[in-house]
Amino acid sequence: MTDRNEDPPKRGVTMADVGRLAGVSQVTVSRALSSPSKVSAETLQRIHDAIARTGFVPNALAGALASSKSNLVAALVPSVTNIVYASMLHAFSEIMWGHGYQIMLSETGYDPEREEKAIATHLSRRPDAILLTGVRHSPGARRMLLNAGIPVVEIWDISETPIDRCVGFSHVDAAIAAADFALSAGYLHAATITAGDERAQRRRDAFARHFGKRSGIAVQQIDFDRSATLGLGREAVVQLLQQDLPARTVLFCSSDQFAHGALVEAGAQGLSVPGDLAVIGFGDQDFAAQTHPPLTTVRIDRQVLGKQAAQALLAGFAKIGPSNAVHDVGFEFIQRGSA
Amino acid sequence: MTDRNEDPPKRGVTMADVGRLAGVSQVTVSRALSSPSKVSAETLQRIHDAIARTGFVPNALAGALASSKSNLVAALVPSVTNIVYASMLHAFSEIMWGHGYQIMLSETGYDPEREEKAIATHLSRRPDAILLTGVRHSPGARRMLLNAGIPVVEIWDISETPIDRCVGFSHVDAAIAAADFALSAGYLHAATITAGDERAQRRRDAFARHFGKRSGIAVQQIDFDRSATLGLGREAVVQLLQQDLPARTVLFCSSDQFAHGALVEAGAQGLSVPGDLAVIGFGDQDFAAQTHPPLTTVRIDRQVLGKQAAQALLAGFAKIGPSNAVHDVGFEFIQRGSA
DNA sequence: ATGAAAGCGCTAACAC
DNA sequence: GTGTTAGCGCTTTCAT
Repeated sequence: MTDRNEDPPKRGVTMADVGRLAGVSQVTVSRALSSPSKVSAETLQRIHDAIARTGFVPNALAGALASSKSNLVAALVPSVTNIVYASMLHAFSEIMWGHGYQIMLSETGYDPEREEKAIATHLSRRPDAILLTGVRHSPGARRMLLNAGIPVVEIWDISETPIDRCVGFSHVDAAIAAADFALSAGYLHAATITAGDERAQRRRDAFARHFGKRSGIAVQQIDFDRSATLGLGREAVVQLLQQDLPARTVLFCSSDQFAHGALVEAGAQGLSVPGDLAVIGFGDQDFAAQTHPPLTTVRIDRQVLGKQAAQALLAGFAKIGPSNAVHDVGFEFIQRGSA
Repeated sequence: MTDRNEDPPKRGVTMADVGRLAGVSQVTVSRALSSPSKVSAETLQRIHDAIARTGFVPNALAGALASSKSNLVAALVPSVTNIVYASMLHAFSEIMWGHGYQIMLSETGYDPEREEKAIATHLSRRPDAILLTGVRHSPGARRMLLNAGIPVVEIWDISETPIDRCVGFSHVDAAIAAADFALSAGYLHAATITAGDERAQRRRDAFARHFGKRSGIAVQQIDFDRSATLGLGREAVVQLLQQDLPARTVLFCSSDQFAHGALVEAGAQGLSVPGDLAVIGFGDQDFAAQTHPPLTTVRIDRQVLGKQAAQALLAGFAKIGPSNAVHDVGFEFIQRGSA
């Protein structure tokens, strides 16, 4: 057994070390890095040499502590494995990175309690701003966010009472648009497949209410307490078939994943789509136009959403615009072949 | 134009403030939070009351600076919108979060230069460890990482010269396994579709070399400089058809995305799979078992990979095991219907 | 153009 | 069980 405690002290190179080597004081090194124009060309050169020789990496922790500016932005999303959030995040971080901000990420798994814990942990790192998914948060979370005094953007939904900024779309309107389409296309019966996600449930409720009210027929609901997967979509169709499937039924899925599964299972069972069963997805993912038949769905522009969320925070930094700005990015109903 | 400078000073509540309110010193507040057992139950109560009343959120920046422990882990992946990295990341962060670490994320877009910049920025935040995707890094990146003196894990590949720990699989072996299968299944011709990704190109080369050597027939290569998408997979098949497609051709795709597209386009063109064209994917994604025909592919267990990467870092913290540990998680060739 | 001093909010010794 | 004293490595402010 070798002695583990013989590691070099690993103090880390500081600005003072670099300054010593370059024959200047520590502050001059600081200036050379943050406002080089205030340092003579010659000193600048010596400092950069010293940095290269020592392999100095500035300590942003100390910098942030001293300046109350961390250049960090916290982002909380339900799940990174869900492409709709991942692609939004990608667009968001491209912009933020371009403005010198780094992203601290957490997954909340659609769980407000977990979100509250994540918010607390993130706020302790003093981010310059924070992005949240959804507009429903625990009272504790709301209070912390309000106290934090930094720009906050809530995305993927719209709110009448945003914490600060808000960029999203109306889930109720999106569901109503789908119901209106189904009604006008002449479907007589409807069913829903819904994931364990508050926004999906809100869409289901709006769809069922609207379709039910106008058709007079109750909408059959299949709910899962998990995230949407292709496999669960297949399973839902199996369940639907075990009961009896009236002619001219349309299936409103809370995600394209479910819809894809429904299509696959319909195919496997010899059902024709949309003849025997019509399917409406949600999200307009990559594959939606390539399924058989191509998927009728609701498109959300995640790129735009991510970019606008970044812009909202940037505006917050500049104290531009009201601190209760709600930006509705809308949605688009895409009719393809499945309904 | 209203005056923007009238904001409240927003100094933020400190431990000293909490202590004052609770009638104790600042250190006692610190102890109450980090080792409550060292504080009397009564004082603890008063401190927690004070925290609740002030809405105090500890400043982890200051804590990290003082203790040289940030509880932050940096993770650099090519892209978060690629499910294979996203799902690895999910497994990784579940474990790290469970051990009290937060994730700082960056996307490198398969670009070593961008990776080097991201590494520099991340290291300045003094993470306790760092995860990198791939084993090829710029010399500058390598040097910084070595100097940082923190556990590093390189994933998604294996290396003879890891920076520190390494968890992945052999891309060459995976490609050879695919080529061996193709050969023994009696395919006479082969083509490849490859994304703009160094590891994908290494697989292509290994496949082409191995298949070519044993069959004596050159492998036709279609390369893209972008990430794999379903659409590009379709496009590749169109290109293949414009030239002439010999009987008994197998298509080795660098990702399931390409393979899915190839399947869709083959269907659209009236080609039978695997009769007219056989297709092999890579990754075994969610949809791979559900395509028509189901996709023959190479499975990588991303959950295991992410978990093992986390374990490697945790072992690094504990100074357990050699600092040149390479962990091969392997792969599995899955024969389904497409080849 | 450069430096000296103070302090950001915490943890780490070391007292008592 | 609690307090005191020193920093951690920067940025800020004020001199020069």
